Amino acid sequence: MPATPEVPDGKRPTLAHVAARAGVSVALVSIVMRGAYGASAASRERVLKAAEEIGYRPDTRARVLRSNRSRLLGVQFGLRHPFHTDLVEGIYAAAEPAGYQVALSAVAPTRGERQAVEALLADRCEALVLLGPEVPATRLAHLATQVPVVSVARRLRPAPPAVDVVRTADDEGARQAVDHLVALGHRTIAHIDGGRAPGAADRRRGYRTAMHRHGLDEHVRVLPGGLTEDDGARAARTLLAENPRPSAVLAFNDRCATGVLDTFLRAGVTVPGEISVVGFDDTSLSRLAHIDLTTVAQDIPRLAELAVGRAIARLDGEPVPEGEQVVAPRLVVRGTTGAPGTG
Amino acid sequence: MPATPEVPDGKRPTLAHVAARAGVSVALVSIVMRGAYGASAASRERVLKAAEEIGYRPDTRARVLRSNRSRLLGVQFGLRHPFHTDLVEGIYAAAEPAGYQVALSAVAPTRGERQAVEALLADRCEALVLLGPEVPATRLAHLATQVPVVSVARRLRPAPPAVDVVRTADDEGARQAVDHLVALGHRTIAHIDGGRAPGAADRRRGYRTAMHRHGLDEHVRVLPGGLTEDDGARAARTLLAENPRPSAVLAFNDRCATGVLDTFLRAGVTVPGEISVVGFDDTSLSRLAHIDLTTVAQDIPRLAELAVGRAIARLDGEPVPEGEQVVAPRLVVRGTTGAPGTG
DNA sequence: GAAACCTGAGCGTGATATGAA
DNA sequence: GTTCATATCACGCTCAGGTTT
Repeated sequence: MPATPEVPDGKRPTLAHVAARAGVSVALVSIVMRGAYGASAASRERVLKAAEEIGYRPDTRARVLRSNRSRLLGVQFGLRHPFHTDLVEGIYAAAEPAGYQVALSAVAPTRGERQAVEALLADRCEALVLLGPEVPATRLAHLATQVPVVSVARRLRPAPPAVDVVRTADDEGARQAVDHLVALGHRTIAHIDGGRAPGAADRRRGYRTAMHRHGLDEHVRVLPGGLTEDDGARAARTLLAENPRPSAVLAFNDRCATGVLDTFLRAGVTVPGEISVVGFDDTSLSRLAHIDLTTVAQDIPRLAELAVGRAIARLDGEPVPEGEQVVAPRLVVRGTTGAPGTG
Repeated sequence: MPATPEVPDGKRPTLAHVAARAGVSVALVSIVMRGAYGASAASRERVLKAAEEIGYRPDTRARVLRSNRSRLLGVQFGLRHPFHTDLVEGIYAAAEPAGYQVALSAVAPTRGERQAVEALLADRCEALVLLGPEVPATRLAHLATQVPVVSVARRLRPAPPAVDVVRTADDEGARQAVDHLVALGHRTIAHIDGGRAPGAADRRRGYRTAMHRHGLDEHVRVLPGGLTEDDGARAARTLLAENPRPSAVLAFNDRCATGVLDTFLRAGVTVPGEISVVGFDDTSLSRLAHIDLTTVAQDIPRLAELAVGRAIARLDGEPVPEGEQVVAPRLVVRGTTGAPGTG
């Protein structure tokens, strides 16, 4: 029965346990664990060894309680949206090297945006990064009185003064898609829209403007859509029943476009032979070889980087330029677009 | 200049602020906030009003630090796997009513399983629920010495004593799929497998066994696959080049099956006319109207419920039966299977 | 004696002030 | 003076125990 101080049964090892084992003070262990200045190489080594042996792990919660900073970024996202999950990957990549932790809070059927955000705030997140939030702008403004808030991919007009917005130039993206299709020779280009989803209004407007600039006002056609595959499939069925059909379709996003594609293929309509399809987002979905979707790429890593950067700048009290940060989209031509009538 | 105690500039309101404002002690505010016994209706109301006015929000981290329980369940999942994200939804649904919070930690390109788990432990999670973990079993066993660990959808043989396993009877699922196809009249049934992915070995075995029982040993055909759409597409291209082709394919999972489907459709091969396709998981993907995939359903809500229940039982010190918890799969017949040779 | 309220200690850290080589 | 180590308090909260009606 050695007198070595042991960690009681099922409890978590603490600084005190490490200190007892290494025969030093708690404060010194704290210094070593933080990698702070003020410990000799010898005791540093001894402390680290003791910590290793008993499986010590710093308690972030106690840490946060003590220091005023939590260095925690709260991220709200939708589990079912590839665009969101791709963004989350980018946020991890941007935040962790900058010394910030990421707290994830998902929006799910049993869990609304309100609940998701409450959980993040209760967790002491220093800033909120909200992916495509759909709550009213006033709610965002209210949140922003408590903590820096970054809205990603959701434009706010008028923008509440304290809410940062990072988004893609959705109208410009729609324009690029239309330009591409027109250059291929298309004239009857339909748009399956996103209804009230974030970004939908701008994409609709960009589509209309571009069609107008090409003198194609009479061919403007906006079908009600949405952000899921089913929404795209529904709109595609509407188009299938028509004669003549438009020769090209711009879908609200990649999921929607996937639904369109699949419905066409199933009906024996060749893509891009009989009809061209363009998506939006360039999520991992569209990059898959077998989908090979021409799409308007949002620069997801860049959006994530800007969102994280903005949040951190606010926290560091750096002067932050007013206004939104708008990222340019870029058309990625893949296999679902081609000249019309080659089917 | 009223003497009402205010919250200093940008700081977060605490119990003390609420107490000062309501003119009561901190402890009483704590009682009210927890809804505990020991406060009159009158002061309860007064305290809640004060809290509301200054926007007080309990600090879970401080709360956790004080009470020994964190009531936090740590969940590791893959952002890109619909099966995982569906499970996460189920975990939220099971955990929150039971009074547990969920901490999410994603596996991403920049963030391995090790890192994901470290973050959860540092956050004082009381138990770990790992979705399809791919780390060595010894690592899981080691983790289980520190905290209850539940492995979902990953079988461990031999199971480390302290690791709970919740999984679907994968072999049985594969059997159901084969039985279904044989009943439809198929004999040449190929399996695109999942390589070393969790569950893959059992599905492979179930497929082989079922084929054998139907006297179809000579038609056993296992193609190397994987868990992504691209893996499925690759295997499908192999099949396309063959003559004759198998009349049915059992894919490792829904993502893989989607890749198979798409490749066939693109090549003008009708499903289920010329070839039938069966998936595995029954994620939201397969339920989409335009995919309409016949698949082996894993009972995702049930898996989530069992995983959460097992973790909580361990935490509450309830006696936990030894061994894995195996959930029965259920074949869901949709539109991608039919009698052979009707194309 | 119960109901309502308060005091005080402590959870595991980090930071400051202070002391010893 | 410099380097290393320690004692002590505070963070926001919960809880056991004490005091008052």
